[in-house]
Amino acid sequence: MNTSSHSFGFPKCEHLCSRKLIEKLYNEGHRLRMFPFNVQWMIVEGDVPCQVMIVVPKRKFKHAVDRNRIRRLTRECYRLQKLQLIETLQNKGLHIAVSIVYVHNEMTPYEQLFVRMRRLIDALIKETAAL
RNA sequence: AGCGAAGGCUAUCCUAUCGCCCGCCAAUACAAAGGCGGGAGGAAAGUCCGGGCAGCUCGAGCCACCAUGCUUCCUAACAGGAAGGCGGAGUGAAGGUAACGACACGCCGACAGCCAGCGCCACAGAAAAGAAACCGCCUAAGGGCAAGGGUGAAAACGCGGGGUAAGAGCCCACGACGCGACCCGGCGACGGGCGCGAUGGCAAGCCUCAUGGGCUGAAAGACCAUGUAUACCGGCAUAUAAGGGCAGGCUCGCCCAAGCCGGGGGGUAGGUUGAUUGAGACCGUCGGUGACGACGGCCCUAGAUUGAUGAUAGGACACGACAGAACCCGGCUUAUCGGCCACCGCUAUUU
RNA sequence: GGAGAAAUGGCAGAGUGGUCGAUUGCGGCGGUCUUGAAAACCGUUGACCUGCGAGGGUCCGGGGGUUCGAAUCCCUCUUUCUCCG
Repeated sequence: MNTSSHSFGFPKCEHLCSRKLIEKLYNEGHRLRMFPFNVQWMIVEGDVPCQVMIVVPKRKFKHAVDRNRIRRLTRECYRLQKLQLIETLQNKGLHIAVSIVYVHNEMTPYEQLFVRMRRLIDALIKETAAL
């Protein structure tokens, strides 16, 4: 599967969908805190360099509209900045699964979220490189 | 035009780039890339009602439990809607010195039954419901009375007259209330008479009456593939009457065992289906006071499954509210920046 | 997506039509005891609005209704919590 031909896309295969994997991720994955996100990640077998899921808890945001908004913004930030992470992983031949949980109590504007996502991805690259 | 009262429709738009889900086309071993088309709401919400659909082996009767509650109609059904009745407050208003007010208009109402039974009615008050008697009134002194007083949310129907020792629906007229195998109008609620009765309130107290209702809930259920317990199925055998099961109980009715033989595939994880064509939308004609119905034409309008509508840049103006489908419909309720349309009442101006 | 429960002074928690703005415990404040403190014992203590004060008014999550009268009964909304893979 060649993802470099559409580097800014975010197709289905890059979503983290397997229930089994998600449960395993929360039991065994590494934790990384980078406000306003909490991240769980682990190395897995697979074809795709990086499978991601984005979570906004119902407890923090009552309305489905708000949850959708945050999820979409977060996904957009990830989609536009993921390239470096994927290249690093491909060079090392690693495959990882990641869950990004939005833990802040308030909405974050897009520009700020974009910068935070930049930092998060840098941190992820650093952590995976350490292995 | 303003104010007031109520109802219906609508829910920012355009361009470019990046990106998501579905369908079709073409292509291919498969996938990806490519082209074209489609992609949230009036409330998608709350889950407050009613259905469809599915499972519980299937069903009947009685009881229990739950719900509804003026009438008729609409509807698949409803606690929804329409029309009507009755009641309420309001506006206008002939008339009237005024109080008031025939009549008209729209608005609001959980609006069956305390003449089936039981229960409750604090404090105050003599007394709070088969009447009794504190002050009081009358008396032939045994007793009789409930008009007047004050209390209270409420005091045994109101008011006037007769009547009496004093009084009282005790009697009478008018009126309020209740009842009716009665008469007239209406399908009916009810209205108008006639006759009879003798009365507090509360059923969002228990309850009575009438009507309806099994329970569970798409996390229901069906199928495929991988391949081990033993579910399940069929046949034979045992047993024939106890026991167990069948949707809260009972009765009826129905079903059932351990053994042998054969078939068969559970859990777990994954996929497909259920799943979007439907009590469907729009247009027209006809029927109906209306909700709505009938007929004809025409259209296909989200379908995800860790869960698709977003981001950036620029522009327009009325500067954009509440808010996001998850099996599907019909309602109700709640949230909502605005815009448009029709209707009623009053006030003022112009023609 | 579905099912259920609860909301009462600062906290916990009774009260299920009437003398209830509300019992009790914890807490707070004051006192006794002590060199001082703790414990114990005694007393006191809801919030908001208004008033110089005495006092008055409102409040049992919000709103509406039934009733003479509602924390309690009914409807509706809000919030919180629990359960079902």
